[in-house]
Amino acid sequence: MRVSRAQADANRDRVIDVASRLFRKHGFDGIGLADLMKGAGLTQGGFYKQFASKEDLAAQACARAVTAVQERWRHFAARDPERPLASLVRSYLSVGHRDATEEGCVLAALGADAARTGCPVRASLEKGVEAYVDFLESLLPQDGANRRQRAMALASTMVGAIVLSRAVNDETLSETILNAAAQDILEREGTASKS
Amino acid sequence: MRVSRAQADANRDRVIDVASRLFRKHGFDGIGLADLMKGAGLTQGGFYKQFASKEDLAAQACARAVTAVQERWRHFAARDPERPLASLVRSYLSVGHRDATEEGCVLAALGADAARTGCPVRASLEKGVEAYVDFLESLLPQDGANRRQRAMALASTMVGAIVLSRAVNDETLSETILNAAAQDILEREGTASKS
DNA sequence: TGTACATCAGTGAACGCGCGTTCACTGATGTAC
DNA sequence: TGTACATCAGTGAACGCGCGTTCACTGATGTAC
Repeated sequence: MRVSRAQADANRDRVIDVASRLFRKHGFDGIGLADLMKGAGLTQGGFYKQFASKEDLAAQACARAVTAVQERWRHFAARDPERPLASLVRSYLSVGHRDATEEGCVLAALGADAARTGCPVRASLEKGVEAYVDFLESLLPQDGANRRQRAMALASTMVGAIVLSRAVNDETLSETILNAAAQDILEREGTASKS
Repeated sequence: MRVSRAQADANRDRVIDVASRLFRKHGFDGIGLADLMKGAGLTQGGFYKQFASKEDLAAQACARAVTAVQERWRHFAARDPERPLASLVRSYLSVGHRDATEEGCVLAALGADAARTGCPVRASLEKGVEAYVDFLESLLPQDGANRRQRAMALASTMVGAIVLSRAVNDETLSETILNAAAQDILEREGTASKS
């Protein structure tokens, strides 16, 4: 049962979307092709008509997650146009983001996994790192030559805080980590508000 | 062929050591019981005489990695007794540590994996987070009530920088991230040296 | 201390299962005339 | 525009493989007398 070219493209697109969410949730090794295809309403057999391998899908899913997450950052930052960095930091370092691995930052969810995977996956995440650092840099007050250095440190802090907050059982500790990182950033950038 | 109680304990210990290294290198799902046991010079069949399940071993391996890595921090910090924090930061955020996932920080290597695993694993890592934050706090100059907040932000930055540096292909970018995080920390703590 | 026996750490093979991948087949789509 | 046929996205079943786990067996160790 052949399907129209447009339909096939749409199906492929849906598989990538589903994969970008399920890989973030379960890790590359934590979800199988059968479930990924089923999540897109298809059967396992057609997979290799659209992708060269599971790793090929992983790389495309990461690229997709990067662009999807970029929109999210802009949305986070746009909530408070007066202080976009503070807005982004508070949204990123929130319990909501911590618990929404599926739609959340792909660097925090799959960064460690990517270290153990092939080059194409890392190439996708590399673009994500650059995009995230670029975006953070654009939100930083123009106060010196080392804005980019500061943006990279900021990205590290935010990704690390989410990773740590997800790695512990204690809810209080988890939230303390998120708040500590957020306060530390905001106090330093001079945009902190009492909370 | 029964083995002496001391020998059995030593064997169990060796399995945990091997697992703490191989889990960090390959992730929980990336290495099987057969290889873990083989790495300790044993066969797969005896596994369940010593451990309740693979996850049980994972939790014990994480706990082991935490204590092993603690010693490493102290060693890093002790390299320059005058400025232990600077010493730790430079060693932690080094290419050597980035490339030695097997013996490196378990939080950076398995933090994201732990989010997808059972409670016992996270309980082990939780102790690691607390120990790391405690240690960082003890190295911070006594300059305020929010030393712990600062220590948590520091831990986040360091873990995040290692995760990001491992997630990209570009060697220059990878080192730039590590150096940016290190410089950012050291400049702020007022212990930076020209490099 | 020496002997008889129960214990149990470790072996090696097997279990069922789900994995990534392959393949013969289907039938609507796209193409050539 | 209408017809005939080649294409190929998707199906469903199968492939070999390695996984976590189980088990009958072994034989040196530990224990009881």
